[in-house]
Amino acid sequence: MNTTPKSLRKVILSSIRKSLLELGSATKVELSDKLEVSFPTISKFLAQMEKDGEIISVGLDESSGGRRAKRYAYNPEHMLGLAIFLESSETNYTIFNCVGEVMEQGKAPTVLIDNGINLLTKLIEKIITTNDSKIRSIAIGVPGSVDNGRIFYMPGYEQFQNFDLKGYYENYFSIPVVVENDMNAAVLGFKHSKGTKDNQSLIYLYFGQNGPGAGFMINGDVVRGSTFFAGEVSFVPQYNERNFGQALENGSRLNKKTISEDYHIDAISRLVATFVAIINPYIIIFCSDEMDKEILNKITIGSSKYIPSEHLPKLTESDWKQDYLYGLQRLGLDLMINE
Amino acid sequence: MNTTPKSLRKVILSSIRKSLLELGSATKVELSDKLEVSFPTISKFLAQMEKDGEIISVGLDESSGGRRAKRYAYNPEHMLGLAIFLESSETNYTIFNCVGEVMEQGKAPTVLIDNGINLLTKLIEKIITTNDSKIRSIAIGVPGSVDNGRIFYMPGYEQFQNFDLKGYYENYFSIPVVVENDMNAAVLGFKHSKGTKDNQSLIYLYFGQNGPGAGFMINGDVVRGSTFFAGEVSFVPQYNERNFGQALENGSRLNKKTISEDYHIDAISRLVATFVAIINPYIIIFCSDEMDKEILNKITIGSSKYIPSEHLPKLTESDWKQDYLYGLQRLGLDLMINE
DNA sequence: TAGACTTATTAAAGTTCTTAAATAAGTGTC
DNA sequence: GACACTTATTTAAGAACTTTAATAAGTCTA
Repeated sequence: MNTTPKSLRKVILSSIRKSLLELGSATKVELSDKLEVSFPTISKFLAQMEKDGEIISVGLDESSGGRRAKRYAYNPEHMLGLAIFLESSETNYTIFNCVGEVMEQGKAPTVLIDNGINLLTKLIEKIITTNDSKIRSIAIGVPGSVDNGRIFYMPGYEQFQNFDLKGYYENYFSIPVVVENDMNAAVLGFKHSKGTKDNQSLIYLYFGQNGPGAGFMINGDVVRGSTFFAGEVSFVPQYNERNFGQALENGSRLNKKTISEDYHIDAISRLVATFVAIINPYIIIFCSDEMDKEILNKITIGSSKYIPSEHLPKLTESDWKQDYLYGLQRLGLDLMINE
Repeated sequence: MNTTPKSLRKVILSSIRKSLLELGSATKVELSDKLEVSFPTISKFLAQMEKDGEIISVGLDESSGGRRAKRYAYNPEHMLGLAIFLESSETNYTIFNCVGEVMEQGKAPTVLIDNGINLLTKLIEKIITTNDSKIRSIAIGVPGSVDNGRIFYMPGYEQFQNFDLKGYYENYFSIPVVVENDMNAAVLGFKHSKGTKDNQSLIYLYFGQNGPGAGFMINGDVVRGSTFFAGEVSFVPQYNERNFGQALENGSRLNKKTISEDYHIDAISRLVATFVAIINPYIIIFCSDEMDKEILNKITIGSSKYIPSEHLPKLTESDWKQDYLYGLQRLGLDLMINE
């Protein structure tokens, strides 16, 4: 039960914003057709938005045989978003506008320490005031499990355990806040930046210093799991005596750029095959600093020993940090659009 | 973009039907509060529905201090649904009403043969005419992959390959039709009959004569896979030299009720562990004719060798045919409610 | 360059929902 | 059993969107 008549105004406003940002610019007729909202209504909304400075007129279209239509575009500077990701070594943040352009980028000492929340609060406060309070959303990425803005489980940082970061900051700053796990943000970011279609399933796979993990997006939704354990792929049994995590290590600790041995390839190929037999995803993404084209090829060959190759997903590599950041921006953008 | 102002009437009507069926009965105030639609509007809709015979008044509530409220209930006989499932040995069908009561049950020879579609058409025609044309939805279950009503892949029955069953019958009978894969229908049926919460992930696992398979429901959606290969779990690599399908067979063909050997248990436990490490589902359902309590216990113990037991899902058994049928009814019901 | 033709925008009238006020139908008390 | 008090329902007025008609602003052609 999501649609109530009362929320119509909001729905229309959101969808106008969304379309305008998606299309870059649009005429009233285009919006009316696309959104299935009558011309006069679109006209009324756009008039108000132009008055508020939220959209700007960008001239007239070429005539298609009759009167030329006015074209409108979103004013990207009208609202800004703040994306922060917390890591054990440092805290990164960016300020971005509605079209995804990064306006400002910065670093700060890590806040994943005792009393770190106050540090984080101070940081955000400073950022907001130095930006004329134009910040209209905050997206925070954390290396842990998140349930609706509450940090559920963040191994190593028990002081954040069970803390409702979203609720705390929404109350404190009166700005919409979203908190998301790093992998989930990355998978979301990849989906949007690479123009994957809705409802296609994605898997983001990393090996990492602290063991492997994966983020899933199935039918367009992030998969968290009933106990927030989804993606802990090191536990997947793969050989008579070894699971995926153990197979990767195989005695020696895995360093960066050392996915090269055949037993690594086979373990990963088996995991890929497992993903296909269960989820049959459209694409699997590896972190580009852990992967190269050649190994990707070997994995493709290796996987097809286990499953019919016509069902193999695309295998690709991508810049994890960038996807992560973009995912956070995306989440913040959604908040702004629906505000 | 799903909510258009034009569709308001439909949305309200659907949600009234849904609430009335869910609650059993309701007063106007209750509906107005629940649906966040104003009292006069609810009143107007109910008046029309009562006039149409779609709902009936079931008396007055006890007074809570003031005027007594009229209570309304859905007239279950107002619309009937037809659920058919096609199997290689026979064709089963049931006619059910809006509260899920089965009005009629029947069998017919299989239609999974050459020219079977005409047979099926005749069968449906006969059922519809002997029911005063009160049938308002048709749900068809098939043992194959389905994409939006089109049969995509049904091994062994190539004459149905790539046939748009939904489109064909919607055009022919002018009644909404839904076509769904057997596993997916079963998982849906289980979800609703057992009152699982929305957004909890479910896995239905069977071993079958033709090899094992699974149906997934993640975040409330059925998972089909990008090449409709999702659920083909026999391909999951599990041991140095064997995948799940091979491990189950282990030389001899698996008969019914013979999941008893330790190597069966271990293979299934590994598969369960794999599910947990990837999807972390809320529950895994086995077919009751292939499973019993004792084996279930053994699997629980076996799985916890591979993953922390606090993340183990509920393991349960259920009557597959019944869930399948109920899932089809559910799909048909949804069509009727939204019609 | 006037008139025929297109297309965009505005204005007016019609629907449908909401809110607020009025009425109906009860319960309970002195 | 009249009066105060509750709660359900109906009625009337107001708001927001849609449809249709009218007008404005172009293009194109003879």
